[in-house]
Amino acid sequence: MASTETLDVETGPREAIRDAAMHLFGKQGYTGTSMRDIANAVGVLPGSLYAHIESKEALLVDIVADGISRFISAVEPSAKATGSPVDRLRAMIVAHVEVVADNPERSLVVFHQWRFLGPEKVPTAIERRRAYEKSFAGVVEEGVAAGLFKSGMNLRIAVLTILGALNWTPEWFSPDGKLSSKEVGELMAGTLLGGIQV
Amino acid sequence: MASTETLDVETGPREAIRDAAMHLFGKQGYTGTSMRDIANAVGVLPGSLYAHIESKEALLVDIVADGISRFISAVEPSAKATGSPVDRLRAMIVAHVEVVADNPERSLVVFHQWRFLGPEKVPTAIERRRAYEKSFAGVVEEGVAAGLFKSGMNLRIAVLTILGALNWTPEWFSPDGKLSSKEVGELMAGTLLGGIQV
DNA sequence: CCTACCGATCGGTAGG
DNA sequence: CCTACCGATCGGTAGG
Repeated sequence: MASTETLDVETGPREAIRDAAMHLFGKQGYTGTSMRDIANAVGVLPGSLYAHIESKEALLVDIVADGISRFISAVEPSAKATGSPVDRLRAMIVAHVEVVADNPERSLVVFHQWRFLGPEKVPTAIERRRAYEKSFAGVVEEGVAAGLFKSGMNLRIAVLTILGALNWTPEWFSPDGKLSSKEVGELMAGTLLGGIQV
Repeated sequence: MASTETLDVETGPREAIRDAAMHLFGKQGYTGTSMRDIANAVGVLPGSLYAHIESKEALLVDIVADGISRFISAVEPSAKATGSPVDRLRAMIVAHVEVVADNPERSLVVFHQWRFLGPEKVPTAIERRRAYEKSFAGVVEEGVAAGLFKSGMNLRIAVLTILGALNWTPEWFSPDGKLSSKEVGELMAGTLLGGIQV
C-alpha cells in the first residue's frame, strides 16, 4: 500500500498542485492567484512548488490544453458520426454540458483565463477553440442542407448563440442541483433546437 | 472654449481614468491591471491618479454599477410594457445586444470582474443581476401563460440559456463587423425564440 | 500633477 | 520539502 488515507484520490504532488491551481484560477483568476495561494492550498511552502512544476504559466498551459482536449474528445464522436444532424447536435450539446458539469471551475479557466497564456501559446488555444466551433458549425450546416434546420438563418450567429449559451453554463451549473448534467443538456438542446415559442 | 483639441470627448480627468480602467479591466482583468497601467494609458504618473479617484476598487465599483444600470435601463421599458410577450422578449434581446455592442469591454467587466468587488459590494451586484434575470423570466412566464411559449419547458433553464447566449456576445461581437448590433440582436432573438429546427 | 517614497507582496531561486 | 532570500512590482501616501 502506498497510502493508508481513506480519500487518496491524488496520484502525485504534481496533480495535487494542478488541481489546487485549477480551483483557484477558476475562482480568483490567473492574475488574482499567487503561488503562495496555491502552496497554501496544497499544504507546502511556496518555494517547494518548484520541485514539481516549472512555473505558474506552465500550470495554466497544462490546465487550458487539457481542458480544451476534454471538450473536443467529448463532442468529436457525434460531430463525425453519420446519423441525423438533429440527434448529433443534441448529443454534442449534452456532451458539452457534461464536461462543464464534471468541473465547472476548470471550464471557467478554459473559457476566461487563456488570455494569460504566453503570447506564443495564445494562437494555438484560439485555433483549437475555432476548430471546436467549426465542428458545431459543420453539423448545423449539414442540418440546413438536409432541410432539417432553417435555411434562412445566419449560420454564424446561430452557432455563436448556441455556443454562447453552452459556454455560460459554468457560471450557474451546480452539481448539487436537482437536475443532472444530462438533463440540463437535454433541456438546453430542446430550447436551442426548437426555440421557446409554441 | 475649454479646449482646442479636435477629439475632445472627455469631460474631465476622472472620466478619462474611468475609461482607461474600463478598457484595461476588460482586456487584462481587474487583478491583471496595475494602477501604473492605468496611469500610463491616461498619460500621468501613478501617484497622480489619487487626486481624482479614491482607490482601484472604487474604479471597479463605478464601472460595474454603471454597467449594470445600463442593461437594466435598456431592457426595463420592454419588460414592463403590456404588449405581446413575443415582441417584448425580442425587444429585450435586441436592447441587451445593443448595450453590449456599445462597449464590449465594459460588458466584460460587468460580467466577469464583479467578483473582485469588496465583500460588502458583491451581494448588491448579485442582487441587481438577479433582478435583471427576473425581468426576463417574468416575460417568458407571461408568454407561457398566454399560450405563446411552450408550457412543457423548464423555465429556469430556458432563461439561463437565453441569458447565457446574450452574456457571451461581448466575447465575439465586433463593431467593425458587417452586422449592426440591432441585426445581431434580431438574429439571436430569432434563434432563441424560434429555434433552429424547421 | 510630480517627486520621492512606504511596507507588502509578487514569481522564482540557491543550497541544503 | 524547508530555510532564507532575490529583485521587481504592487496599491497607495506625504509634501509640494
